[in-house]
Amino acid sequence: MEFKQAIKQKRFPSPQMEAILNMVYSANHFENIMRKLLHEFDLSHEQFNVLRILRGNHPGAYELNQIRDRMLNSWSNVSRLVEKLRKKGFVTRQPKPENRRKVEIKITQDGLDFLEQVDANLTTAELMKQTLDDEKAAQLTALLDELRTNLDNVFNGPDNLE
Amino acid sequence: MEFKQAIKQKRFPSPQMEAILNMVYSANHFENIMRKLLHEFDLSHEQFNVLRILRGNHPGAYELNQIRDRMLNSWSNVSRLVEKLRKKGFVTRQPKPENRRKVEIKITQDGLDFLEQVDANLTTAELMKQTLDDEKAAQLTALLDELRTNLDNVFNGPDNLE
DNA sequence: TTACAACTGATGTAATAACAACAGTTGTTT
DNA sequence: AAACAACTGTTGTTATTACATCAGTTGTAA
Repeated sequence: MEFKQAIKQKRFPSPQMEAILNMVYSANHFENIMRKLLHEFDLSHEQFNVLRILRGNHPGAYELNQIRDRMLNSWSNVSRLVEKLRKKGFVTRQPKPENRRKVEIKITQDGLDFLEQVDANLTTAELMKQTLDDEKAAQLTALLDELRTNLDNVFNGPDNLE
Repeated sequence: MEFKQAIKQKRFPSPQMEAILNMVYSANHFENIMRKLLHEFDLSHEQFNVLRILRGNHPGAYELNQIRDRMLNSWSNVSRLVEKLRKKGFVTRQPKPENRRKVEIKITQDGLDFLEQVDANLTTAELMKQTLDDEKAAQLTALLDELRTNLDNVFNGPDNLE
């Protein structure tokens, strides 16, 4: 369904506003789908994401900060999020001797097995490929990158890289 | 900054996955900007959104369900969200005599004045126009609509209109 | 060495969200 | 009319989030 119809609006102040609100709506839409799929595994979207981040670096470790940099959202609670994964046995936390401020986080074998099981059941990767053809997916990525860059320029000033 | 660089990934399983994760990331990015801007007005992103929805129908009213249909997210708590706006004096709630299940929500003059003040201070509408040219914004909208439709087809089946 | 700022992560808190269950009302079917 | 399902909104509960602050560690510079 068209975005306009989905939220029952006839027109928007500008095509830019429509695109941005559509983006927020669509992202929420996707997260809702994922939440339902992950529900049976007792995983939140972000927990799932963090596990994949750690798997991407396996058998290496990441510090909390490095995880935060790679997350899509919810940076504010990485500590507690990782702690939940640790309680489930999916990650380990080990203070680094050479810098006692830092903590090394690694995914465990249980975590890897669990992720594999989730992947096998969800088959999201294959399904996602059916959502857009490669060219359109690349277009979408490029448009989002441009949008985000310009948002930052407009709202934070071009020099603000936060 | 490119999405890849932003979350420090070299590659993704597919361009589709990259586009979708980029969408989630970008939507969160935008919401974080809005949250900061709205902070001084003690408004959440969704409260702001609901006020605009109601203004769009002023001087008419909406029932709770109608507001929910038009929201971008957080449908689960419309009752309490509207109650917060009522406590601030920005909306009124009136049970409908002809159907006592329903409640009419209207934006008040205070709500209108407040919204106007917020708009004047944020000037988001003008700034947003600088984020993409019209053609690209329309492209983005079309791609998101296609993505969302196909997501639904793939994950819920084509007949599921939820 | 001694300050002191910056870094890294943890924690307290208040607000918000998701989810499920509930109560009352209405419409429909027999 | 009576039974019952569907609708509409509310509320309870738990989990999660945002925000601010804190404690400990490290790096740096006087």
